[in-house]
Amino acid sequence: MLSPYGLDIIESCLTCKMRAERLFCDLPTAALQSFESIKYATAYPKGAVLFVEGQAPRGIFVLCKGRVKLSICASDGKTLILKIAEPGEVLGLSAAVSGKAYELTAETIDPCQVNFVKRDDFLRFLKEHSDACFKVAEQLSEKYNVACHEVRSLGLSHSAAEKLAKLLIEWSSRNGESQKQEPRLKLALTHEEIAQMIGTSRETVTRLFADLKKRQILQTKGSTLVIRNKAALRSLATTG
Amino acid sequence: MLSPYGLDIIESCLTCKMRAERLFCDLPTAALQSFESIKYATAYPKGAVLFVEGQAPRGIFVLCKGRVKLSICASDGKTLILKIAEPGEVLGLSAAVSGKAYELTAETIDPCQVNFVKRDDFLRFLKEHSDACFKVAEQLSEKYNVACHEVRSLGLSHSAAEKLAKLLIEWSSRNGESQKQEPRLKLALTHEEIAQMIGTSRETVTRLFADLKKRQILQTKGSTLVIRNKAALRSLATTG
DNA sequence: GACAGCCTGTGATTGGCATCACAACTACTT
DNA sequence: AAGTAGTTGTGATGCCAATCACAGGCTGTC
Repeated sequence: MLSPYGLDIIESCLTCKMRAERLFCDLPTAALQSFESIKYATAYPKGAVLFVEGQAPRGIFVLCKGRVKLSICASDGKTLILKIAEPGEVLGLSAAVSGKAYELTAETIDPCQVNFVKRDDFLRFLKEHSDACFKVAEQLSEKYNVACHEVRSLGLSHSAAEKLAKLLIEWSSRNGESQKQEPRLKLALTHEEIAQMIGTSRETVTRLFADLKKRQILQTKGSTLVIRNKAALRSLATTG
Repeated sequence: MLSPYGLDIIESCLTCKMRAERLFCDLPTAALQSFESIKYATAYPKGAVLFVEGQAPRGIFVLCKGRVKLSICASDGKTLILKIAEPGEVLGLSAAVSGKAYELTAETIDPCQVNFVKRDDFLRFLKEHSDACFKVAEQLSEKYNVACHEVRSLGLSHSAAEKLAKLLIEWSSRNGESQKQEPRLKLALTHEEIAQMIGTSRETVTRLFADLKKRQILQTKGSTLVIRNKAALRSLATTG
């Protein structure tokens, strides 16, 4: 089955092949069947907004395919990206559980497939399936952890250089991480977006990259980035 | 019963009078009894450290009396206070659920009474009592919410003045909030600690206070703080 | 009352980075 | 091939706030 955006739709969680490797999805069959009956499988194009910070929680979104940008933004338009969510993550979870407004905005940056569940249905589901409830607690812990890291990065790292170095190291350890000498990673974000991830300005990011290249720490080949001197990068990440 | 630190110890959760008004504690009798059998009621003096960021999770701490400072700190000693926890809050929760290290440090700033539960016991307890598990999810959502606010404050508010104004408004709406014209609040923290809450330096906080006084927005009477012009403060909190 | 140890107030100096302002470089459209 | 929109590179300028340094308060203790 093909969605309007050219994605293969995963028809059912029961037959989903990725299930085992995903935090939330690996539930007992009974729970999965119950989940199946309340979920709405949906497809979104790139750039769709799942929910906006401040809105009352409508429900949760289980991300099956594609990436979603999670951000908060100020009244003057300045934006901060908290993280890029990957498949398996449940979005809007804490708002659905607590009943408070969504605390951030979720926008797709790829074509995405998503399972939506209405809040009431979801809460009922949780009451009936304690395994799922525990999974939810685990997911929330994970989210909390990420938020704490962000707080640390924003509050305790002084220089923008330090934050950028930290980000690059995190990316390189996540992506690939082949043991060869020179880790490389695809730069899937613009300087503007990177700036929003570390809470600085676009120009500063550009200048920092220029500086890192001049110092032979980094090198670019088109949109792939090669880390030539990981040790130096690492020391930037801790010293500032 | 008197603890070594002059606190009345609450003997049992079953007879605890504050139970109803506390997020986690208001559980069905069966769950409470089970909880009762695995908890250790403990008293701490002011300044005790419950856990340190980076430690492997030993268990959870339900705060019954007193306040606890939750902070993260950098290698150079710079510290950021995330929040001051009040009775009813469960500390170390997300680490216990996820199994990852504590992401912050918890230190008492009053004499405190705490119910400690070992991680294994707690996880078993959660599996058996789905009501409790749901409460845990609620608590985690709350924590996540607070962390998100902190991220917003650190990442999007630029001037230190804005952050301080936000903090003061939050305090005044929490404490008292009597409808009389001039809300007042006890300054229970030093300038240094306030600085650590908004991610700035001690001197800056002092200067900001001096400025707010000069502009007739604030006034101090000993250690109580009177907000003379809440509108002005509010506009500082949004404009910067 | 004198001393020590905290907290608070305030000046002087400095640097990092936001901001403004363009120029150059891609990439897609028609 | 030219035109438009989004991205990147770089200089000039100015300001906020960190940092250093030191001078008072305030509290408790001996």
